Amino acid sequence: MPEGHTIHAAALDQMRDLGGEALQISSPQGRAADVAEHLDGRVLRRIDAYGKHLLYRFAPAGQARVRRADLLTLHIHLGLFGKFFRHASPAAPPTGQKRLRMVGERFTVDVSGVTVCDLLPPPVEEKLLARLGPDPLRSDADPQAFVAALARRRISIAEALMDQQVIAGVGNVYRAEALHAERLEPHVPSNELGDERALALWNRVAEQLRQGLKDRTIVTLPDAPRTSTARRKIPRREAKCVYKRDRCYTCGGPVFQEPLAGRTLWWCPHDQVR
DNA sequence: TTTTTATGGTCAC
DNA sequence: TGACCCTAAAAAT
Repeated sequence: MPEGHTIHAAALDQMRDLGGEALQISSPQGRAADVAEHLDGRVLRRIDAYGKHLLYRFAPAGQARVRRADLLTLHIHLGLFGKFFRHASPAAPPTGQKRLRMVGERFTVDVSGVTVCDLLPPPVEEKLLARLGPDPLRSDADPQAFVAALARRRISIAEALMDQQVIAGVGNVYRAEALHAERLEPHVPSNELGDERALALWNRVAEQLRQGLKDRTIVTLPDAPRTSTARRKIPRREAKCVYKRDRCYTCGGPVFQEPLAGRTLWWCPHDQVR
């Protein structure tokens, strides 16, 4: 169940658990057998996260100096159903449909339900990155690119937030929660928002994503406890202001829901006015 | 035990 | 706009 924070968390966690080691890689389910065969025994050098995409860089085993051309990149996109499972090594044989298993000395990571699990040749990677907007969780992200993208389009801000070419990493929860936190009416045309409010929206999304990365879950209540440990104890359903709620956490009024950009949008008509 | 649900995205029409 | 892909776990029976 991944938005950008989950993806960046996975990159950090898996780098800590598997990074620097030669990994035993297989496809228990068989659907990524070819990928596994190419990567088996290689050394995981780094994991890059861009929006909801993960790029794993693998070097040949036993090679001190690695040329760029010798690296292979594994591209994983969790989609809606994708999940990671972390076990201590040695792990029990996988159950269910596990697309990939990566075995390190200390930890084993299983991958299931993913939309993408492929080797990514450099030219294809270029194309992929070219159609991703700035990712607020990356230090090289350019907020002005987001502001400019909003000004260039004439779609609702709610649609714009879901467009990975406008901003990478936002999903259906953060869309609803960021708009609510900024008191923005979701149907406002993106090019009518103005630079100042656009930048404020960027900063809000960035702050919420960073907090989500820290907490490893989404908690957007304005009065939530400060420590991540305490925040993690809040039941998921109760940790948001409008997403999937009947009543708005802030004002108690009814939350509206409607399909927008193929997903259900939740918003509070009392708090979010034009 | 079964049905439903999900924080995503692509492709064809 | 709708069909479809992918899988586990929560919710309903």
